[in-house]
Amino acid sequence: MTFFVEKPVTAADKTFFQLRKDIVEGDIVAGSKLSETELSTKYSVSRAIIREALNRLEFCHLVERKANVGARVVALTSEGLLELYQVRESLEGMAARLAAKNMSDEEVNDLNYLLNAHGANMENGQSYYQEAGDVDFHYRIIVGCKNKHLTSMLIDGLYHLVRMYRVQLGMAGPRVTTAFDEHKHIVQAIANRDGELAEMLMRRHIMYSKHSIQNKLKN
Amino acid sequence: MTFFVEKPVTAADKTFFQLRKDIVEGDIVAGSKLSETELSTKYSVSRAIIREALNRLEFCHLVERKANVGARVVALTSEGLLELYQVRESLEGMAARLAAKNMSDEEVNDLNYLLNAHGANMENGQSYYQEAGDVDFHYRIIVGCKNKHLTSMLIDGLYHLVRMYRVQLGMAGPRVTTAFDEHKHIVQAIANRDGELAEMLMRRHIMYSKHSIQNKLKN
DNA sequence: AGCCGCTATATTGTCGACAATCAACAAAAA
DNA sequence: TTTTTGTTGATTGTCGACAATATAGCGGCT
Repeated sequence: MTFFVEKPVTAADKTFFQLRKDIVEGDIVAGSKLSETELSTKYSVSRAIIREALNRLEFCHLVERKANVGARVVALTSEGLLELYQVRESLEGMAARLAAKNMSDEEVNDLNYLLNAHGANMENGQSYYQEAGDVDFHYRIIVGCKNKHLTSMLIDGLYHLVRMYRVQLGMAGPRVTTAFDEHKHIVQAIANRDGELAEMLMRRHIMYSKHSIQNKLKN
Repeated sequence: MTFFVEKPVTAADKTFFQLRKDIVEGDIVAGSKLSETELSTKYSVSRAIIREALNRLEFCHLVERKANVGARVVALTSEGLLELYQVRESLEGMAARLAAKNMSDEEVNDLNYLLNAHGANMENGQSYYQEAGDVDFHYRIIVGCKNKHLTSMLIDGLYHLVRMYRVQLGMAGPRVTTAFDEHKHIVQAIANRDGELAEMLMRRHIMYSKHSIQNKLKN
């Protein structure tokens, strides 16, 4: 497990990473059927490996399987997005609360440093750093919570689905400066070891971006 | 997916269910190594099926795997229990909030009826119904939230690990009457469609039982 | 014409054998 | 004695073939 950080060691790992990438980035279109034999020729591995990869992808909620029928890439719907953000709000909120309790002083300092770097980049108009910066910010807090289940669910499980929505529905958008301020307040709460506040701020932060995305979907 | 409700259709399903049962109930001791060949002879299926089952068990956090080394049943530790309940607090809290919004009036009525039945059983001194009753109570709220990710994570993922701790560390205990009152208040909040309150009460409810278990672990 | 059941085909599920990798032990050098 | 290195044995990873199952198309019946 911990698919995200560790390197692919086995062939199934590599195929899983490749497949996940291709799905998230839309190279394999959402909602399409995934034939095992087809994939095995395409990626030059045996069907057993493809099956292993499909299994893992299912637990990332990136594909759905049905016995004796096959696998499909998950469909991107507004309801699905809503449900996804509801879970994020809950889990990342708790992650922020725990991070306030469990992050080392050094980790908090690093987080502060990261935030300032983003601020400097923004003033130079390099707002395209925001996407990676946002990801990095959330990632550090998740890791900082020191809860295996939480990190596994968020990083191995939900994170890539979030990215899939972002990439394929094009959520680069504005909300850059406001999100930055929200990040700042969250870090401050964590630095003050105020878990309750950190959780509340993180939940509101995710709620806001949910609203932002929902507004875009209406267009 | 949705391992819990659907019936086992394939041989891998059956083996997975059997293995999960044997692990949760301690028939296979916690922390022990799981040899694929050994299991394949024990359960009279091919190694491929065992591997499939082990894959699923890994995503339930019931076993841990390492490439080229093998799988082990998870060890039951007090830290693990704490982390588990932290996630439960977060996810079931959100489930209660969403259930207050999304449950049908009929589902709420059923929940009320269930609760009254438990109360009647308790007055007759049949407190041993509490275990199943508690499970049932939480289960209905989880299903009532109508969020696929949430239900999948809780029911397919965490639920069985919770049960493993309960069974093997013997958490039958008291806390029956107080838990009943807490259940009552939660249902009331849901009936009033007060999601915020329902979430708060559910989180406190789970926090309390966490404390109760932690106290038992100290003895 | 519309519906039902059957066959044919393609896809998934399962298996046993082979290849790759690791852990343990033994042997040799420092 | 301690550390390092090579070998051995066992376990996991990978593969191709076979069996079981579902979908699609066709033909017959009402």
